[in-house]
Amino acid sequence: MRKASPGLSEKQLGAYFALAEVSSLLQYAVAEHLRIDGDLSYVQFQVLARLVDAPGGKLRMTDLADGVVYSRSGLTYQARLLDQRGLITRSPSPDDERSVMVAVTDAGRDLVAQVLPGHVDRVRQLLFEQLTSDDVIVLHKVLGRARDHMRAAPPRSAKPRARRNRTG
Amino acid sequence: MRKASPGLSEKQLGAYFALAEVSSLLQYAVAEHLRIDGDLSYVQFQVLARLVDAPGGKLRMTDLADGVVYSRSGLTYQARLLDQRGLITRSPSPDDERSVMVAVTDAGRDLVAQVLPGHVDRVRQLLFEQLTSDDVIVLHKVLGRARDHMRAAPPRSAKPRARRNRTG
DNA sequence: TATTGTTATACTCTATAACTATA
DNA sequence: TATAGTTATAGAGTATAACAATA
Repeated sequence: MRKASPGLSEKQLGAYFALAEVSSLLQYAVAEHLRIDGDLSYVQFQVLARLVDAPGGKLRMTDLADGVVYSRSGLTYQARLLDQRGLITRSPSPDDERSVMVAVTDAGRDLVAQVLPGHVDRVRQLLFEQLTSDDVIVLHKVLGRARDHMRAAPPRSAKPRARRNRTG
Repeated sequence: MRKASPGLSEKQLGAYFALAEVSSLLQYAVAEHLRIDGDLSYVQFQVLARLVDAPGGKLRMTDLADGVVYSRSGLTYQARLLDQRGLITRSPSPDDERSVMVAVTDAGRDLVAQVLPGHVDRVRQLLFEQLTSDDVIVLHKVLGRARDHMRAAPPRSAKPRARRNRTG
């Protein structure tokens, strides 16, 4: 592992491991806070956050599934939980009657607003506290580029149906 | 979310979201490969990788739990699975008879060696393919600093017992 | 008393397949 | 036929609490 691998340089391996560990620690800390402070799982928070961010506070189920969870049924499960708590509503799309539009409710927005400061606080303490603003800019630039690249390739909610050749 | 938050700047939020999405996409892709190629979950691979990396190929259960999983019982569960497949062994520590030393077997090393090239390949394709070597160096430096900071704080396997003041 | 690890148990989450309905 | 979503179901994983054993 630590020795020079055939595919990745020492530097690359180090960067990869650092990324993996940082995101793991960060996600764990943040998830703990969300649970305590808002009784939300990380996935549920992501769903709400995406909706708050979306124009009109609305998104189709499939778009949500692509962004957050990796199966339609998984999102249906989470959406039911959020629906039962009154944090979102689900209604048939006027454009396409097959689609379901998910919308944040006021209660959902309130909960996000309630949870966000503490969330942001943890992130700042853990990740940004001793990063310079140059670090942040570079991080944003480099990871943003990686994200765009990675977004381009993968299907996801489509995969269970489109059944592509499995490598193994 | 996208508006200026009280705690994080626009740049910081962007960096945070990019980090979250990159690591999520990366982990998903890598986990899929590990499952197909070696019938290993991501956690199981991490356990094996840490052992391969450790001096003598051995670590205590608690040290493994701190590094990988977040509860002792969770690690016991994973360790049993790996043990049953002959990838690790568990034996009482000679130093402290309460402790259990976990050691990779040859089969475990072989499996890591078998899986690693494809793993590394995916990481390179998804993450490094269009990053410059300067990007990688900066990423390593910045994330490494963040990791060291985050490592300093958290308990984890200790938490369930040492029961510290909960923030919420 | 504190620490290490296991076990029993309950719960959350995710994915697969089968199904309905619309395009 | 293809797409959108739900449901039933089964499996993996995790955490909590209670436990035994050692320091």
